[in-house]
Amino acid sequence: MSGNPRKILVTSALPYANGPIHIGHLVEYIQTDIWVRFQKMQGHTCHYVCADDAHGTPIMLRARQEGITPEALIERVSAEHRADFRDFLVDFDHYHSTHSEENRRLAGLIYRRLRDGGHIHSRTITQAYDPVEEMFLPDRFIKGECPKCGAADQYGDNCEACGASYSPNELRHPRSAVSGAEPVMRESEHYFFKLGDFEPMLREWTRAGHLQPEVAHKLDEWFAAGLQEWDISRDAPYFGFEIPDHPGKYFYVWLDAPIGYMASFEALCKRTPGLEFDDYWGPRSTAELYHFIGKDIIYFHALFWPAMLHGAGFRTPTAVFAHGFLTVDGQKMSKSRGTFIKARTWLDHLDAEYLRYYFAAKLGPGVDDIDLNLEDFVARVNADLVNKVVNIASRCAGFIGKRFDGMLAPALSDPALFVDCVQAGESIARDYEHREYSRALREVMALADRANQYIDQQKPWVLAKQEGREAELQGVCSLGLNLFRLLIGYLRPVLPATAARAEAFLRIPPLTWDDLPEPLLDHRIAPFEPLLQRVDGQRVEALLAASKEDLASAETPAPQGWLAREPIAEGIDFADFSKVDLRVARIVAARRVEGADKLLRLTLDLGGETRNVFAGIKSAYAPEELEGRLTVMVANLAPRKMRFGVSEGMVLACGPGGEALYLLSPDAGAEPGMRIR
RNA sequence: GGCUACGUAGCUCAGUUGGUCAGAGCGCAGCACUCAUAAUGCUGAUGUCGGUGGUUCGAAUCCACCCGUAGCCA
Repeated sequence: MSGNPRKILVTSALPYANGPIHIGHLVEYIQTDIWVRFQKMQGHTCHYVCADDAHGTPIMLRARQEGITPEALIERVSAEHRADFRDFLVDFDHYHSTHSEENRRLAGLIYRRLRDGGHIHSRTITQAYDPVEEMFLPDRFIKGECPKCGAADQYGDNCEACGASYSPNELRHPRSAVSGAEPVMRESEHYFFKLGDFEPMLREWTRAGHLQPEVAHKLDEWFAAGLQEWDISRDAPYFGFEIPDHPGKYFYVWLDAPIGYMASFEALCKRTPGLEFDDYWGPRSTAELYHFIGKDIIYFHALFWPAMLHGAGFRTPTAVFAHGFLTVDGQKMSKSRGTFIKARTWLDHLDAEYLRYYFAAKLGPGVDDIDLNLEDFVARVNADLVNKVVNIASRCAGFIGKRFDGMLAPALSDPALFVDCVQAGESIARDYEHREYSRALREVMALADRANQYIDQQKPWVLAKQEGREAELQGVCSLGLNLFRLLIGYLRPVLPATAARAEAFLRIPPLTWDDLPEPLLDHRIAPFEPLLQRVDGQRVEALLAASKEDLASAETPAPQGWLAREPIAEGIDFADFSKVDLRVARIVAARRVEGADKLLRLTLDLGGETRNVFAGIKSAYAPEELEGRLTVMVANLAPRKMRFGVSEGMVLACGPGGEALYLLSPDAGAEPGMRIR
């Protein structure tokens, strides 16, 4: 029995809106969804909210790369995410976006309250800046050689070759991953959240049973190191919310991401009569609040988040539940092995419930990683679900249908066995509550074994051949089906679709935990139809193959960088090309032009003929550094009259402009006047 | 590199506070059954519990170091 109904709000971490959901993400959503479905089955009031995490530099850059607005990008990705979750039976009560009015308001409100409480201060920091893109660069967007091992093409925070971690300014030959330009260091004023103000509160909170023990240990280490202030601002250009009192400064994506939990719930309140935001988030809330997260984001949820909430006058979470990561066949998910499996690719080949069951069979309350062992997966799902559980219904239903017109017996033929299995529900419920899913499912499978043993002992197929034993036959099979009903009830949080099919077969309304002790007697059931197909190992092979194909299609060079900004022009034939007469030219003189911001006047020697050319390269070159060098010009361009004189040709350069302009040069040996072809 | 975890039969995992804790499921071998999506039941074999030391009457269980794996280092 479930006692007094609880009021519970549950969240999963917000997926980032720049890519698809993959099976690694699904560990968390499936874990959370099972817990929520269990709570609802217990009769509690439980709301499950989530949202897309839609802000930040990567989204801004990705949108630009695709040539669309960030809003269009996050809209598209959100639709994909929702479809993936729906088809994996992850049943959010509301799915929102951090790029929403609710979130803008709440982020501003929390910021102002923290600021007014004296918990925000500003100071100037020095940060890498991309002079071409005119933007500050996050560490991940600076690449260069590792200062420890010299490996090329490493990110600004750590080296994937040797594992060293360092700061971006230690990187050798640093380059912006956005433009390729060399970053320069530039100052900017940033805003900081003074986490240290909350140390006493956090020390108490983290030790008050809100966290798993191993997580609390980890926090002790962070306390020992001292709590540092947290940089919560970013400079324009940035896709996010502008800080209310500081134009041109934006909230760092990690500030408004967890506030997205509140925003999503507020949106749910707006469309749910009687549901009050403050009942769940107000400082005197008696509701329970749980966050399911991955172990990589513990820092944000166990320190920043409770401190922010507390400092802004909201309640703190009841608990934060961290889980581990997913490996496939014992290794990190790998695109080349085909184990980087997207949610959609899985659904194209296999049933969502197979994965829900397998994850549940492996999940415990701790932060250990779990492994999807594909061979084990096939064996486990088939053995447990088809051979054990569904088999019980399958082997009993035939007799009930054919011999008794679908009617179940009026009494239980072995009440003690039934009661045993009902009582096992208590510890199964306890296990679900404590996120001991693997333990719960072991218990359920042990009950399934007992049901199959019972049927074997009673031998209904023998009774069926004997005159006058019809009542016994009906009793045995009816008990078998009642045990099956219990098992389906216990599995319902994990397998909602199979449970729905089983409920249709038994002709009963959706099972609740409180329904379970009451057996189904004198009741007519529907004809049996297969409730769940076995997993076919070949489908798994096909899934892996398709995941490799995903990679291939992802690698076909989607236009990036410069090509995305300016696609290659329409094709021309050689005759067209031949019309352009390109010649090597020596810059014999370069002069600034009075009254022109961008122009230099170049005198070009073509080896016997000189030309006067105006070039818009003043922002990138000083005249004296040009004199004497060779370059390339269009020699047969029609002369053009300009304000400052006639330009008799054009020199060739590339780059977006400003300081980023690059004049072409021929290799050594070229002489003025040579034609380029 | 520092820290937090993890490392138990071929595979996936249980083993609350040190003393029937060397286990379960799958797989494997044999037997039985044939109602059931070739499903089920019974019996059996398999492990110096990552390695090396140590504490203890006694350690998978505690301590130290080492090896391997994952994550974090804001």
